[in-house]
Amino acid sequence: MESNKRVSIIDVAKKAGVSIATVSRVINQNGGYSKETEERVRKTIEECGFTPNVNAIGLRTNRSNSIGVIVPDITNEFFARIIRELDTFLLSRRYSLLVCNSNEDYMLENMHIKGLAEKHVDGIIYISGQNEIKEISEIKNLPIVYIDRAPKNAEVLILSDNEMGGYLAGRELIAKGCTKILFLRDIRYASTIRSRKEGFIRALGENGISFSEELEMSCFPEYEETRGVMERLLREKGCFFDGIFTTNDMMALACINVLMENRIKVPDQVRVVGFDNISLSQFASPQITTIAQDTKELALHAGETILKMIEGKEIRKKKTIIPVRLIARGTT
Amino acid sequence: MESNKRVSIIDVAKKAGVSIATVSRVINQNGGYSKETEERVRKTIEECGFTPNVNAIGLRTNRSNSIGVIVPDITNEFFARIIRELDTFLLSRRYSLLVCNSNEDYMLENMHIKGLAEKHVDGIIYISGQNEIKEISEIKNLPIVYIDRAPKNAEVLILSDNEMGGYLAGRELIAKGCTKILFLRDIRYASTIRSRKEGFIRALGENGISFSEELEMSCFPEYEETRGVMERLLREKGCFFDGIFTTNDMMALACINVLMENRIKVPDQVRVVGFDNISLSQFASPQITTIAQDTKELALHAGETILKMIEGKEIRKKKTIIPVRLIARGTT
DNA sequence: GTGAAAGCGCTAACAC
DNA sequence: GTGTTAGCGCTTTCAC
Repeated sequence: MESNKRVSIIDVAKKAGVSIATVSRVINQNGGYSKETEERVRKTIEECGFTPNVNAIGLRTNRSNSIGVIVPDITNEFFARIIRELDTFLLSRRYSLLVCNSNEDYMLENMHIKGLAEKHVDGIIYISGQNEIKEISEIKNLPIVYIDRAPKNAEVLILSDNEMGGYLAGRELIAKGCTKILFLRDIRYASTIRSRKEGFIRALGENGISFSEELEMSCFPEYEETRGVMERLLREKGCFFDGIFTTNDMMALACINVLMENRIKVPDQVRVVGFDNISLSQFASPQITTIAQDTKELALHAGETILKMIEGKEIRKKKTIIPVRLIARGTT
Repeated sequence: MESNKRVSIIDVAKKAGVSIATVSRVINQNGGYSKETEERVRKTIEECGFTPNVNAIGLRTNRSNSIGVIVPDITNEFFARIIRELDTFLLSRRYSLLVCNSNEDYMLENMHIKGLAEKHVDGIIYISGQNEIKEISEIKNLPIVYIDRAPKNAEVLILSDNEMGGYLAGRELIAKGCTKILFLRDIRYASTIRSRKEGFIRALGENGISFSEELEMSCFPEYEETRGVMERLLREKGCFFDGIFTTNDMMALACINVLMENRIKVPDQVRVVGFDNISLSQFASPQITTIAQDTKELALHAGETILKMIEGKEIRKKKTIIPVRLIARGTT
């Protein structure tokens, strides 16, 4: 309220009649001061409205109390949810989030990484979604936690139980009477997608249903692309299946829309299960049965892990698997 | 690659055989050096992989080269898109984005604001979405740009041309033959919503159609809530209208789904226009006609404006209106 | 239990 | 056109 200059630790020290060292000790709770001194200093800090200058702290300690998070597309609800959870968790631990949207663009990503290095972030959370992700050599000894995908030599990885997701999807479809189930997957065929397929086939096997090549289709996992694939399939082969398991909800929605436009009833004639439980799956009509990834748990684990790494603690689990669950709705 | 210590400006100076001042001059392009010196210094910087320490710069210049952005819910695609644009724009200007998700929670928001102040952000972009937003007194002389909503005494505000949006929606519906158009609005009735209504009524007026009380409905602008309102309306009054203008796309989708479940054809019997052009509106079947807010332009203006304010330039326009446009699709 | 002082990496004023 | 140096606000070692 006084001048336009920030109040510094020196002002506090003067006003409290102690040295700046003592003020610093109190702030950092490093001990080595009397109860009375502490109280006086705290009161003064309060009165002055003192807030420490993070640049000075960062310069001195080489830490910034901020964490960079790299994400391919913040506009994708799945990623946005993770960021939201990270944000509130890290706020509670007095860290800030530097959000970097890579747009799946190599150049942008490099610039962001450089920016994060310059900003002296204490760690990086790397939410990939990409199939192949590159080694980050620009950043030397920085702790990095990967979510969902990771390069070969990654230290720490957190991901959903994709195998179980595939299994639950398969089991749900079978339980509802499906016997010829289409598996429509992301054409990029990342390890996460392979796991989903494995789980799916496990469910089939348990029920004596065999899986054949002609039941597997792939495409770029967007709405229009998926529509194209489904339309062609229906045109060329007709509706020879009674169930579909897609590797995301957008693909499921595209299938459902194409089916309905062709007067094929969902779920009466064909049942559909998606993946991710994005909000869209509730707003479709009928609502889409899907496998929910636990974004909150994913984010919390990532946050806790990166903080541990920053504090120099050893991480026991290199790879953490977060459970998924089936959300049965109108399409099965 | 050498030791684990960061290379500083001193290392560069030594290696290039100049003083640190000269290195600093080259980095900041402040002039006062020869072509040859510049070249030598640049080469050395490159070789060492030197990146300036932003904490030191911040401490010295009292700037952090980072901007805080407060957003009610990053999970909302409209906000996410703005953040994405801001992110790439600011990256190009060597600024980072500190993203704060307020979750529409007063406590969280306060903590975030305190955090931003401590982090010494150079400015704040405040994307509200809220009806009433509070004065930010915690932050003294910090430049703030508001998007969409702002408190009374706000300096700078950027928002969409909501009046035109309402007008375009009304005109589209009328052009397609509608004469009894329902106006279904967000119950919070913010100024942005009022503008949309004004534009809508202007379109009606131009075509000699009068607007009556019974054609205006309101509800909390979410999917389930809107469904409830539509279901009740249909049950109690039947389908007495031939068009609907909703103040967002989610509400439009809810209406369309309820109508179709009641065997009312869209767009044959009832035409619908939404607002925002979220991606969902393309994935619905039929695709939803809507008013697109130009998130890119919104973000760019906000970014440019905040940078100008940070540089101390005078802002001529206190309030910038960004054009909207009609996207005609399957529901009209 | 407390204080003095060095120094983190940089910018900018000043000197030449 | 270039170098020297003070000092930004803080932590931390070393005295006492």
